[in-house]
Amino acid sequence: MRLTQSASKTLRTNASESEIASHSLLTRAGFIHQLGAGIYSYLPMALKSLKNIERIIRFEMDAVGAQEILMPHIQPMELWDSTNRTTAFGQNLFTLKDRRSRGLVLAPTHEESVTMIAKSVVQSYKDLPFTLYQIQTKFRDEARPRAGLIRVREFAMKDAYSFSHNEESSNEIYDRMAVAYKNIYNKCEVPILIAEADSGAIGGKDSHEFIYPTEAGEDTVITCSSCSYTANVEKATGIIDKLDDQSNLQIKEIQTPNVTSIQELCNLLAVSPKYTLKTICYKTEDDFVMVAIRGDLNVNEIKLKNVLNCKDLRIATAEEVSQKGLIPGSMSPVGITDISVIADISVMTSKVFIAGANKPNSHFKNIDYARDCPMQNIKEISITTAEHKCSKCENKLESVKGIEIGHIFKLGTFFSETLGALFLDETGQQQPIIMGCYGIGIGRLLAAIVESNHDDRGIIFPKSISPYAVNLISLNHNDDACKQASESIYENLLSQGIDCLFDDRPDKSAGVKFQDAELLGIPLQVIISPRNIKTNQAEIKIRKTLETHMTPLVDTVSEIVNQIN
RNA sequence: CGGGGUGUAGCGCAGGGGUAGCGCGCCUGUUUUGGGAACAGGAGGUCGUAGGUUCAAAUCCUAUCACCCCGACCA
Repeated sequence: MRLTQSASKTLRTNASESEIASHSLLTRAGFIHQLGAGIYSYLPMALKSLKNIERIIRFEMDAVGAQEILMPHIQPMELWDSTNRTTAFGQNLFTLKDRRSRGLVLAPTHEESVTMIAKSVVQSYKDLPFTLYQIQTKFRDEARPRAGLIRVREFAMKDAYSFSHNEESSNEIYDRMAVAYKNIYNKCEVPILIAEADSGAIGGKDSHEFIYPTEAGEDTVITCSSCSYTANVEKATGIIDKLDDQSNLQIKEIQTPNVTSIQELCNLLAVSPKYTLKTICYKTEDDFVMVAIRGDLNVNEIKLKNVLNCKDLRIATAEEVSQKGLIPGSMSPVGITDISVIADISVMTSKVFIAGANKPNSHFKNIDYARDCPMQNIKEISITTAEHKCSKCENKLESVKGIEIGHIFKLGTFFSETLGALFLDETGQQQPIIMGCYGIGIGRLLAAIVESNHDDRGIIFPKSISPYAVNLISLNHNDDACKQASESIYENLLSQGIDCLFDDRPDKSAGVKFQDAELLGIPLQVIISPRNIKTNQAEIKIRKTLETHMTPLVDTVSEIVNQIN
């Protein structure tokens, strides 16, 4: 492609709206164009890179025996009602109506439609297993799109779905997919953490997220400094050390006027929050629960939801708390017998906690949870932090931020049961198909690639992703010799089947051309200049290292061909 | 949905009741040509939108829309 014929244009300055590297570089380099919040056009360069990503993904999917299909964007709302996911997705679901007022959904994902395919194709265990995948646009009306391609409302995703007749088969496919995913990220030169993830409301057992670690990320991962344990903070577990003072002291009531928070309590008594118990009340769809946790920790509501096995969970209002005869600000499980109480394991780390006395303006000292609290329902429900230690090897945990660029999931039989995708097993029994699903956000992956492969001059594309194999630069296209030599190399490269971006702009100075080439990040540059023409030489530059070397003009094409292959 | 911010030329920004500005980019010409060239000339705007106040509104008031950031949310 000649730059003189290209629609691409680079920007000299950052767009004011870009906060993270991938957003500003992709914008400046002319890869993407924003139409609305979380809605982007992919310009020619971006599309070429995206196609490269897709090529890598298709290769790995095909290698594990998955077959490509394509399912519709637009789907009947009835289908989504039947799995109750109209409600589950809530406002994130884009909906529309057809001319007869029938409800339609812009699909945010494709479990329902792919299950309907399986239903129509599978009768017997002999028809299983198989895996289908597609690369298709998804629509999600995100509450807050952000950070360029990181969180958008319309995005391409590779989603694969496996169908098995037993657990072994399902697990085997899951493991093979995990390997395929690792291969994909390796080829894209994006480092990843593989984190255990919460399986969420829709059944299923194992789930793993592929997280690209970066400060710009919106997910938090807890990872062990010494063993391989890595998990999303939503799911991560940890153990917590006992505090030093384990003496057995008598309960004492102390006056704490106007104290209603842990912070105020600690200020008044000059103690660390570690030595306090925090008590929070929650409402579920049909229950009222008191939750106790050490004052320096916070409740992980996902863990709590799993423990309570409930759908809705929210913090109770002060009014609801008072109705139960409790005093907001001075609550504790001490002496409570008529309300469900769940405590985090951290309440066992001391025997001298300070906790609410269930009376206004007063607290207890020296609370030993095991001794003083009648309801001994103790679970691990805190948000795991770097304060915790690894539950596997007891070493230090670290907290890392990152972007989720892939997610694999053992779905189980929720969709097959709900939609009636059944088969007859070896004994003639009807069984629901066991499903798995496996997703990668394509645009988000491109953003992650740029995040992990750039310097202050611009993008540094991995060979496998670069929109072009080589960037040929005619430093002065008004110089006849330079023009002639570069044109001849360009034609030559094309005839060798090499995809080349040719900076043949006659009106740009050398500096502009160098800067643009570095911004675009094509891994290999060939620079033809009047200066080097005199000695019949071309210059080859590696974008990543900015190293250059000379090569005779006549050998340039063959050297490029060598370097690329 | 709560909090904060921004809308003025393609991009980045200034201006703050009385002729619409700057830098970069863009067009023409001349000179230049290895790290974002110089000179000369030029094009480009209903100041987000709608109402209102005023002799006069980009500027003041009201409403509204859009976008960005933080949070909430996010199988």
